[in-house]
Amino acid sequence: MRLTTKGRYAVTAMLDVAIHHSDKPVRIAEIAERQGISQSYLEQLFANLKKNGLVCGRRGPGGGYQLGRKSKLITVANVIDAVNEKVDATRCGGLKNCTRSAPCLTHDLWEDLSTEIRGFLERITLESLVRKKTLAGEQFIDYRRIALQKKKAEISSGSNLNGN
Amino acid sequence: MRLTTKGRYAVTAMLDVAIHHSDKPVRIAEIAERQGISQSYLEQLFANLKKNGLVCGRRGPGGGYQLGRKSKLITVANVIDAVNEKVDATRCGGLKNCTRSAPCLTHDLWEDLSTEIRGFLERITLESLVRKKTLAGEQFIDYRRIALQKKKAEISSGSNLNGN
DNA sequence: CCTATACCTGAGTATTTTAGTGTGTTATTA
DNA sequence: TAATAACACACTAAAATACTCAGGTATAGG
Repeated sequence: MRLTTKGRYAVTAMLDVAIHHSDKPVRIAEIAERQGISQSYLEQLFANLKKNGLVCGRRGPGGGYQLGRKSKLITVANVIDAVNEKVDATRCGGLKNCTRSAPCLTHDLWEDLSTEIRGFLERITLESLVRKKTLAGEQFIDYRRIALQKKKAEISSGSNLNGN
Repeated sequence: MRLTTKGRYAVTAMLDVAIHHSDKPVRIAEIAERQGISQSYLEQLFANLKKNGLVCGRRGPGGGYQLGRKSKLITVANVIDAVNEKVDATRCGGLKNCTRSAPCLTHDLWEDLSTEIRGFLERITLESLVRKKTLAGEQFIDYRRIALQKKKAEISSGSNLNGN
């Protein structure tokens, strides 16, 4: 799970589509102008987003992009994964470097942390982000409370990872 | 807040120092061997970590690095910031690109998300990560539960765990 | 049917970041 | 004083980022 400017571009673009949803699809040219991102670069990003089913494109005049599914079902993690694609993450595929004295203790720690971060970003949906702002009155609506409620349910079962 | 392999190296190295804490400082050569990272590269990372007061170095034989303050007071966000240093984050410093039609709505959304992620990583300390593993019996001790407990207090909605 | 539209594809490129090597210098301890 | 290990700086290869350019393809409207 990498969190770079590339991912930010993708999330920003997806938010733009989510916000300007109507009967008409959103054109890439619009997004490029509104967000100040190169059009061709956006096209590359959307190619990956489409490959992952996060958007669907409609060609020809009046065409553009629409969300591939409900914004409620699109997480920030989904978007970031779509544009980063293929992060082998571990560097040691279970066997390599980890033959040293301590059998990769800190590596496991990082893995756990990484899992936490991922889980966090999986709980944040486009919908929750958009809703937070469009209901301008309350400043923090918010999805943390919602995530917490969900967590409460999960926790009894005890989320854990395997050891190694 | 970028989350790259560089940050992972830094966190990994800091964890290594935190784990192998004793009267003697931890040598960079040790860390390099245990974690399979280039020694000179680690030296560069530690230069930044030191600049931010996260570690302090001791020269000469028997020297090495120690944590600059208690592991309880060192967050993952601290470490990542130290090695990434100077991420202007916004790209538009409040004035630039954002002169377009919508005054940077999605930008604000990303900012909020970014703040959330940062807050999340600020709640995870080296101590919590190390404790989780050294108490090897229970597999997930864990800081999520602790964070949740804290959250519950904030929200002031007492309820308890339910099955899943 | 034609044409403008807007998605789609792929190749190429400049800049930045990552990850590392290499050569020293300085402080400290034994 | 000699070994040690931090510290400092210059340099490099490879990768990722952030584009540009040059086309191709499906589609709606005239």
